[in-house]
Amino acid sequence: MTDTPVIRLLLADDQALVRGALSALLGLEPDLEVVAEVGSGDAVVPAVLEHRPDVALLDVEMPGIDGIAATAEVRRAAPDTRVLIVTTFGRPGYLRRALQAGAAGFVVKDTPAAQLADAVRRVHRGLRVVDPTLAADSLVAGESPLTARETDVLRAARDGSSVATIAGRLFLSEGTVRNHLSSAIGKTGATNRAEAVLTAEGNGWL
Amino acid sequence: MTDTPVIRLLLADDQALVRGALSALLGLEPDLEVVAEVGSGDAVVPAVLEHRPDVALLDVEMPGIDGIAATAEVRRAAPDTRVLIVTTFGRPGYLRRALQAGAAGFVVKDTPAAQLADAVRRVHRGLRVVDPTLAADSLVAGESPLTARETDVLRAARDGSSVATIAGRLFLSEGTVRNHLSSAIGKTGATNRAEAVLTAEGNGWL
DNA sequence: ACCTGACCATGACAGCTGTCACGGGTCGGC
DNA sequence: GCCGACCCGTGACAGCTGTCATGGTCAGGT
Repeated sequence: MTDTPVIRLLLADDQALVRGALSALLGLEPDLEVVAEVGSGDAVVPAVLEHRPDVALLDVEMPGIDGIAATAEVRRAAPDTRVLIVTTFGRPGYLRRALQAGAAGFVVKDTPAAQLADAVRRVHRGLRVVDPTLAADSLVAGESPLTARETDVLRAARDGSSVATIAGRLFLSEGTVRNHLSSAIGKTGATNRAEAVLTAEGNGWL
Repeated sequence: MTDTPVIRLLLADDQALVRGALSALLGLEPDLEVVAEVGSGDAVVPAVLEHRPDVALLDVEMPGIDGIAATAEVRRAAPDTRVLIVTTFGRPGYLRRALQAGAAGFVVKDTPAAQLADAVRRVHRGLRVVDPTLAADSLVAGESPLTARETDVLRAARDGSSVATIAGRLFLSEGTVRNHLSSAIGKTGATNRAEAVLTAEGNGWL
């Protein structure tokens, strides 16, 4: 640990405008330097290996692999790089899964802009940064009660497909699909397939 | 044209981080100056009246009134202020409705960051700025084929409510709701209520 | 006056959906 | 080994959904 005063950053966000804007915002801080920007989850690990940033700021929703899977890969490929998730949706399941994947921090995009640089510095110092209200939500919402198969079926039902279509896509019997759906509906407290999809999505279970 | 060299801007976006980041990005340009930032649609017009910006950058999705309705109000309250829509979702219906409401430009958030300042300058000079690929989509998608009532019913069906619930909420008979839904399903080319909701939302018809 | 289109409603009907009961299979833990 | 949790399947059934036919009102255009 010598006196390297500059924290090197990587930005990953699919919206180029937001990416550039965040870069401009963080570039105003004298102790921060953006060394790489990528627009997809697949490009995160190669960029990390090439530029060796101190902190990687990842969005969750991205083309390719999502930010949570990218977090796990970054942890494995470059353990010295700390990951800070910066996302639009403060879904409880996202926070939980991100932390389990090894993220050091989790910030929602409607936090004040001045706070972001501070979050980056805390993460770099080895501290955890978590939105407090979101952490509470995460506790009450808990882990996903859905089994792997129920998640698959519910995910396939997101686009409004019929039972027959889902069954064909997942190579299952229609009755099985109906059973999984029924179980998922019960577990989510919904009365409906569409409702179940919405609450599961809202909790970050899909 | 050697008049006022500085273009005064207003930023409206519900995500504070994005707002601040855009402010930082645009603040780097010597001929641009952000004079106001707001986080809700309701706050747009008062801020415009107070600060009299040359260009207002509005997001579509915001708490309070949305960016399109805000556009119309800005045009009415301060005709000298030009409006540039900056949004996440490039939905064809958004573009059409924004232009009809009097917006001078429409930019999607995954355009390159360097292009935004240019778009602001073009809008300020009185030019129209529209994403070309989006404009093509807007032409093929066309205006919403849904009647007012069909839109109401479909909007009430977004959260997965049953026919009975929708009927109660809209003070209609269940049969009427089913008819409107059926008509909307036919017009959207869907086979399903959920599918109809998705395609209608994707086209910006809700 | 006529027609068109949007709106509301009723009733009927096939088909899809959600639920339940039941059976069989695998796998890991006690 | 037994048990539980998960997975897959079948069959049956009530209830909801989507469609259609029919009929009425009302505004706008010809």
